[in-house]
Amino acid sequence: MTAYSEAQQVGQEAVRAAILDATTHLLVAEGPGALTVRRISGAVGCSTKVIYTLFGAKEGLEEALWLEGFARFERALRTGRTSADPLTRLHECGAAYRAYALAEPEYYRVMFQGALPGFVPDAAALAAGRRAFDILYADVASCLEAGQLRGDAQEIADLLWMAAHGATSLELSGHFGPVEAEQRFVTLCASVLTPFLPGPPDERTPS
Amino acid sequence: MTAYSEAQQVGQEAVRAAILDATTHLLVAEGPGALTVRRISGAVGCSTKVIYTLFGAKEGLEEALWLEGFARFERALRTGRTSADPLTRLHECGAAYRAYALAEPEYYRVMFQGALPGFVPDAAALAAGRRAFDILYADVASCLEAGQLRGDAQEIADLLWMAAHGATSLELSGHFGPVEAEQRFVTLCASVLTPFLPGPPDERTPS
DNA sequence: ACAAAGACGGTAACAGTGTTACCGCAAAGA
DNA sequence: TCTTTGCGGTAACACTGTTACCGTCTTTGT
Repeated sequence: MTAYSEAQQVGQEAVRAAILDATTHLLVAEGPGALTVRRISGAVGCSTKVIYTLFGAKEGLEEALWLEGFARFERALRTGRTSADPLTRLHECGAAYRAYALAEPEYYRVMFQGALPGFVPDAAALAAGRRAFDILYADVASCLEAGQLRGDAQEIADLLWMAAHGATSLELSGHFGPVEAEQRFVTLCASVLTPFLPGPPDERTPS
Repeated sequence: MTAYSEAQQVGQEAVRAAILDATTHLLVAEGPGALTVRRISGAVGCSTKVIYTLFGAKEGLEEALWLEGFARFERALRTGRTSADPLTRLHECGAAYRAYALAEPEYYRVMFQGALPGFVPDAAALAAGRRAFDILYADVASCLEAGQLRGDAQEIADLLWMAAHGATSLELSGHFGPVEAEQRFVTLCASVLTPFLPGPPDERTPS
């Protein structure tokens, strides 16, 4: 590995990042329809060939964009929770979920609504994406340890994800206005958690 | 209106139906990516021009397909509920929702996940589509009248839709296996309804 | 009854898409 | 120094949605 070759390699990684950045700008500015190889290569100032040497094909670029979305999503989730109390932390996590979807709706559509036509993530990408939900799972587990919830952490996390995704997805599709959507969102998340709250109510054992 | 012109008109409607049928077959057999004007016109045996005279443009055909999906969805919902008891009827409605999505996943993606690239339903189409949820709303209203639920019918129906869509959408995206998904689905729907059940529990007033 | 007019449909073209064969060129190895 | 290797730009391929052109057919005006 000569000095030149590794310099070239970091150069390639810089170009890769620039392409991903240009793709992001195009995505949020004009939507997935603007993501053509020619427009992206034009925006970054290179030929179309570069995209194929760096990403293999458009699908490779789409996968990179997909993973980039999950990275942003994970950052948003992680920084969106500030409280020390596990249960409020979990609620903050839900709020951060919706907040991210509203902040970067195009990315949300890419990740969860198949906005990139023809792109289906392979098993590895799917697993990498789902890793963002480790945060949610950990927050649920914290509530269980603290005794603020009772039940199976995986089940609770799954149900919260389903609820949050359903509410958010329909809101992004234009079926609900902002205030209505937010109210429904918190109601839904609360309803999901209620059966798992400990306390006086008779011993319901969900699932 | 001469005899010929109306004969021609019914003929055009027949061709329109044939095109929609061929489009449906292509959709369920090969997915939205196979829906090209040339393939559709080839499958029905006419020129591409016919599609443009009958549907205006590809968007018109996509809108027709979108509405066709909602018509099928509405039929599935209507025939999926058989019980006379309002609450079990409502649960059957939820089960029919998921059953339809699993039976015709491509249509579900077209309707709720924007599987047709670039197609966004206009206000009229959106309203026509949402009309399928009148069934859900009516079932909720029946439960309210029968005293089996308490609350706002619109809110309850919205929450059920969000929950069902979230669970179904993630299942179709491959994030959950069949048995897991079904169990989560019924748990989620039950959780949504629990706060609105009447009875001894202290007067929680959701929302 | 016969010509003028209008509508439908097939052919072939246009611009735009993802992708790649070809070629030039710069660097690495012998 | 000469060969080889690999990257990148150009131009082409097959495909997409869409439409101008033209022939054919029915309706209409006189």
